[in-house]
Amino acid sequence: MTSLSKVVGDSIRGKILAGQLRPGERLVEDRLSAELGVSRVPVREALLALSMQGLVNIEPRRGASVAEVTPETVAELVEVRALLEGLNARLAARHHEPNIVAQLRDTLRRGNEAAESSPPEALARLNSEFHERLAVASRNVVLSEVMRSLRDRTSLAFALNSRTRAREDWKEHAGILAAVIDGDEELAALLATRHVHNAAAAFAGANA
Amino acid sequence: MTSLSKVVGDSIRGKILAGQLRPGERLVEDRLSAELGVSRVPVREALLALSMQGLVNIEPRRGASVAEVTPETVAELVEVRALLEGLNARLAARHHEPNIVAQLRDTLRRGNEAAESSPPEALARLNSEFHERLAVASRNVVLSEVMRSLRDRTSLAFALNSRTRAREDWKEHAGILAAVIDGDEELAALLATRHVHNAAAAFAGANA
DNA sequence: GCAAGCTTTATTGTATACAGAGAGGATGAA
DNA sequence: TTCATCCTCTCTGTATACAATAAAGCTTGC
Repeated sequence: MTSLSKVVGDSIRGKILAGQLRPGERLVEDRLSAELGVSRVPVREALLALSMQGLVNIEPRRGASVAEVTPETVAELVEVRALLEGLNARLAARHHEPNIVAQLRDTLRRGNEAAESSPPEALARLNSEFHERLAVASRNVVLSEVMRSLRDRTSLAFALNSRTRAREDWKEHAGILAAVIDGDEELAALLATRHVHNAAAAFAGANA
Repeated sequence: MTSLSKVVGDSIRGKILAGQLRPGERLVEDRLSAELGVSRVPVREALLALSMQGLVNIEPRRGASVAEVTPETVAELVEVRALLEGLNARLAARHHEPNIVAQLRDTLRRGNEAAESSPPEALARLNSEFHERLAVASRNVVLSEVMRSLRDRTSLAFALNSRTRAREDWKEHAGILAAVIDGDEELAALLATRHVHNAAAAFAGANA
């Protein structure tokens, strides 16, 4: 992907994930290119890339809109993500490289602090950072890429969490990391899988 | 994705998967657009989409080339695919819808015949059809899409199989389908996972 | 007052045009 | 010959222009 297209894509993705662009909202190429000060070409390429990731829907001759994630799709995403996060944690536990573990510890510490006081956006960013670093720890690039895409799509559906859920999140993160450090593959996998299900259940409960 | 871009993309994907375009081969936009009788725009969009699927690499200012799948990437792909095919077969066994099962039986029958006499391309097509229909049987669209992408990438690495392996393939397909029909989730998952590993091992063995 | 058909307008899909970066080759010196 | 430098030329990245479609609004007939 080229420079401008990448910048534009990141910008749009950011706005979508931040809730600044709502699901269902139309993404008109002219408007976006005017806002960003580029021509329509990079915008089109960015939208196409986002549609391949499932963040944007493109209907022929009707254009792009922010993807609407139905409850069925959420269930599907969660099922696949839970399995893959399990594998990922298992692999991370298998390797448990010291410097990656150190980075995870750092993220964990900041996450725990942020869970008490920081605004939801900062929490979301730290959450993303933890999962991203855990993905690196598995040393499986294919897995990491698939998971990142699925993570973006779920966070599109889940919006921002409550503070009580944030505390739970980081408790569970701590458990996963402890298992990874111990090299306990089974436990790491179990906790990571359960973590995904728990987050989904908490969201479903909060919106019941 | 738009009409022409889709056509162009399917055309290029077909040539890549058929081995007509070799890994590492450069994909020059001008040349492709001239060959296909379209402008560079649909070609660019098609290449971008293919790069998002991992079939094509795009380097900034250097353009696109058919992805080269390293042995490490193959191992990563196989690990993820094996797990997901397992989940998929498990879900298929859970539902075992009669008309999808009937379709799978049909594909299986034709696959068994083809394994004896048909050319490799026809075998590859039937193999793809079996896995595609099995994916439908899981009723998880997210899972199906991820798996299709991974399947394309592995077949890019594995090229075409020998006839003896083809017979094995279809024996294993039969086993998976039988477990699906029985509603035996555990067995279906086990066999599907093993099927992916077996195919990979057979290829690695043949190229040792 | 309402519906059907036409017209206009907004927006996508495709083509063409142009600028700039990188690769490869030619030229010259050691 | 071999290496460095410059030039050229190919190709990408971005912009602009044009064509075509679908939606919205308006007009007209009943």
